Amino acid sequence: MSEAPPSVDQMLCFAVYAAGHAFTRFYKPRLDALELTYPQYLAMLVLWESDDITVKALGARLFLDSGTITPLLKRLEARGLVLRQRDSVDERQVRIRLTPEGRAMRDRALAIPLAVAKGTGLTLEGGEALRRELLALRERLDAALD
Amino acid sequence: MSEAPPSVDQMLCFAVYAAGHAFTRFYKPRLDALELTYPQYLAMLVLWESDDITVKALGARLFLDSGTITPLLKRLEARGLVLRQRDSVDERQVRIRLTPEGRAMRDRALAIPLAVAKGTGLTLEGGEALRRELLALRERLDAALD
DNA sequence: GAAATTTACATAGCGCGCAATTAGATTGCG
DNA sequence: CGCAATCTAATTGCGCGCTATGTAAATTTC
Repeated sequence: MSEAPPSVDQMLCFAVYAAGHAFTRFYKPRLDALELTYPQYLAMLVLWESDDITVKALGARLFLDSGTITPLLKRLEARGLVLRQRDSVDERQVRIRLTPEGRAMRDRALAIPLAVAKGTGLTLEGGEALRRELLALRERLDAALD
Repeated sequence: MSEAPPSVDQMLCFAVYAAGHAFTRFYKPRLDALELTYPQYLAMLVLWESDDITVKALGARLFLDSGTITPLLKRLEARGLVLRQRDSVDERQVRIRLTPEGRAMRDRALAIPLAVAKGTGLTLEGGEALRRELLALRERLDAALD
């Protein structure tokens, strides 16, 4: 008779995993109005804050690599929301810039965070405390990678 | 001049999203030894706890639907870890049962949670508190789904 | 007890997310 | 200068995760 593994319900990693999916599901109807997926929305948020950045910088911000971001950006480009252009100084880099349409979407996206805040049922302080704990957790996990 | 959207770094949903990926990355080298992906590992955890359950019940446990789970279980079956068999009483249902190989993997998987607990750098109580907050958050998000 | 509805699972298509590989540009060093 | 080492992005392949659709079996309705 050996020790039993924990139940998934008792595991922190599963709570994070399931909460992440719940967030994506919750955002979906709101993002459908903008015809954006959740990862695309995150990329747009970064661009609204820091326009004209490289693929590398965007990936660092979202903790994603080019294998994930390049096709995502190509879809945003096909939608006419961003431009992808080689940097003329350093041709290895590709710079991402918002089109006027991409910039214009910012205002329509403003209502989303408010709706989401309601859905979480958290106070500002409660949400902030939870966010900070998750940030610290992510940093420790990344630091402990082998 | 209009209001600005929040930075991704300030958003709770992004903290959950990024922590989820960090967990997956952290698990990967440990799970490589078992040749399991992270979602496959979660499914095996449920089966080690509740063998001989339906696809529906497994999906409810992991908050995933048949479109996600069916191919995952087919891969586990191809690996010889589980059997998929129609229920003879209610032929709509497919019951999932561990093979001896699937059961035997349980002992090898026991070391993983311990390594992960170290990686999080959290105390038992701290991790438990965070898990509970995320559980409550997921429930509120699901409940607020339109 | 036949028709309508519901339930459980399978399938197909799309978009991530990651690892591994490739291609091209830049840097570094003799 | 020349050539290797390094860096950056793109590409490819696989496994989720979801939506929509299909199919067959069970249940409900009348």
